[in-house]
Amino acid sequence: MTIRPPVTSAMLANQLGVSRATVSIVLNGHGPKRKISPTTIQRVLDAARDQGYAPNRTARNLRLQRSGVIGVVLADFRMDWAERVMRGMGEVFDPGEYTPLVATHRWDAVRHRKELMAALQRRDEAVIVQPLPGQEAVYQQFMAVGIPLVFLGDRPPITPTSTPLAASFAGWDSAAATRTAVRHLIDRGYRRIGHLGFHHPMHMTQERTAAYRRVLAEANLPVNEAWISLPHAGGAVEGTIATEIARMFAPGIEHPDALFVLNDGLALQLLDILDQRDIRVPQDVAIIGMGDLPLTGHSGISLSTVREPCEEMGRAAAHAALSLIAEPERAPIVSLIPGNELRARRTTAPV
Amino acid sequence: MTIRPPVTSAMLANQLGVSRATVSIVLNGHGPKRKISPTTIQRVLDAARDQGYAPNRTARNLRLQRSGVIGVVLADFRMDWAERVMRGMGEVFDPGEYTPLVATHRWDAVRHRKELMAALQRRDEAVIVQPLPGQEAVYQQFMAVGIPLVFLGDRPPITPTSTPLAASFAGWDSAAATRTAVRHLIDRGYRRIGHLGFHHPMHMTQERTAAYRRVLAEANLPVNEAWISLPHAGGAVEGTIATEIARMFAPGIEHPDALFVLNDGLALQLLDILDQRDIRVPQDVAIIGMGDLPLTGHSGISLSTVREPCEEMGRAAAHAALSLIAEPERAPIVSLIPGNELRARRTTAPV
DNA sequence: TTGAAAGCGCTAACAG
DNA sequence: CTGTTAGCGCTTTCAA
Repeated sequence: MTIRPPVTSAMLANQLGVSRATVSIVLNGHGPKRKISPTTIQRVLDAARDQGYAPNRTARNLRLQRSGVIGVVLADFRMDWAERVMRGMGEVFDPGEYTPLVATHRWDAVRHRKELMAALQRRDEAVIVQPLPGQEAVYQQFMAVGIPLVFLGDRPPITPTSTPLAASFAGWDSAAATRTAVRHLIDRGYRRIGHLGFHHPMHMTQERTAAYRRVLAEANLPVNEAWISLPHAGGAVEGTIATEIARMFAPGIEHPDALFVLNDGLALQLLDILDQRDIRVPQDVAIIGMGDLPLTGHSGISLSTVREPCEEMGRAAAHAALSLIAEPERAPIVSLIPGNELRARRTTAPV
Repeated sequence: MTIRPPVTSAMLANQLGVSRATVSIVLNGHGPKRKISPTTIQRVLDAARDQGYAPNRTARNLRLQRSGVIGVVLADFRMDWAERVMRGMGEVFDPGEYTPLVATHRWDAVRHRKELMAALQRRDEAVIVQPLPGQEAVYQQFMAVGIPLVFLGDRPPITPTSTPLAASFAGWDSAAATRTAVRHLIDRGYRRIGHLGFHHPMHMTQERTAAYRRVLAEANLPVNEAWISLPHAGGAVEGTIATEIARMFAPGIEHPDALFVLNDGLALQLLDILDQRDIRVPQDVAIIGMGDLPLTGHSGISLSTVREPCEEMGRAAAHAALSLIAEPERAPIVSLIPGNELRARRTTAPV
């Protein structure tokens, strides 16, 4: 199995006794337009097929000064989030001339930087990224050279000190969805509503926590700070949550009768921990998550949640990227996608 | 936000009044070796940094006649399988000079072909692919041009009619794992052991079903064909399984007291269907899956299964690709990775 | 209707 | 110690 050096268009041209230009024209389908004789066209096409000619994208891209690539840097492939988002993106990219190139940063700043730098060197024509906190410098670099950058899912917070990033965004309007979730708990008769989330300095994440507080305030329900837990992500998350739950449900103190959980992944971990401690759901505490991960609807789990419009987010991000490539002068495109489909399941059964 | 044409090494050279060669040498770290004066080196590096120079990979690859890319074509990003496999691959690729480029075929022949053709045009130096039945022609094309091809997870069946594909393989020795799973059922006291799988003409998939039959035969247990169901994948899987279950558990006939299920994904669907029909697990029928997907261990599900060594598979596939790139003349590398870690959970509690 | 030639950005051999 | 030069495979004028 020796590596056979790939056939080049020059080889085809030599064999056929035509020029490389002719071959190129024909293989790009410009034959008829450029009035190449039908016999020549046929001979070129036949030769290409017989020899298994595959055009060299690298050379082509260099010549055309375009890569035809859109970088997609996701956090990871966990919990079917990427699956759903990419299905949406695929719908937009598949028929077109741009190819998404997927990579993951795994919540690691170094990997994140590395993947974005790779996109820069590949001359990706746009980049869609699930952002990481504290990486504003890298994002600024993209802004500086004018490569369209689309934040997916979340976006860096708008702080007074930092220059706002004029980047585009495609994500779930999860503040609105939070209202749906928390109101559902209230409608079901829960009154002591706590919140489990993460300390994650990103705009949408913080919006969820803020929206939780607003809804409680509007309903004249107490916001008990002891019922709110926002541990740092990363590290031994499982252990951290267990500690927080132990604190909240310590004997002798009043514990929440419901918890609004930042996302389904966290909610699933929480359910396991509650199970271990024999805290019954929903009798002792009701749980609602966010996202509607595929398995949340499973009979053994039946987690109440609100559906995240992932496919739609993927489509929106893809469209934003294409629009910005077509019109580089455009203002950033911000798609706050609504999604309030409540999935009321067993974990929020009425008291 | 105008697209600023990226800085080239020629621009840097002009500004500094040195030649493009000097710039190239310095930026590739060959400065000291080639005895470029430290001042020149520093000036070049400073200029590159200040101007935000990012080397053009396209041009570099064209010149070096290597892409540095290994194509990875997976089926999809569902159920964390890709997450685990890619984590393993990352361990091998991250420190090296090759970059994995991930794409999905979504079990679609057209997309599958398209992604492999893209790899061919990109001049990927090796391709790792989760194979699809009936695509032998495409694989042969890779063999023909001598591009290392590594099948991941499963491999095309070795049929007498087809020329065997001399491709490499990295996958789970799931025939051995099947023994573990089925023996576990027997050990737990189950005797009427059925099997739910898929009709999927791939080698390892069929090996699992074959191993199931062998274990039963060795244990002198009956193999009741009515308890074996191998519906066609794709289409309305959920409905198909429901129908099969209705048949197996029709009143008045003897039904299996345990089911060996091809994989966890299928087993999870099955659990839902059994729940709907009020067939109790494990009292009415025990269930064991294959794979140990992350959520199978969740308290609400607690599916017995055997762990699939996905990370190890990813590592093995990556190593195979690298070895074959280094030594193209090598014989195909076949890694049948053992993995018999049983996860005995609630769905196979003793009768 | 086809061919000749230039050039995309980069690297490496060779010359000085 | 640095510069000159050729060329990777392809597309696209421009000329014939």
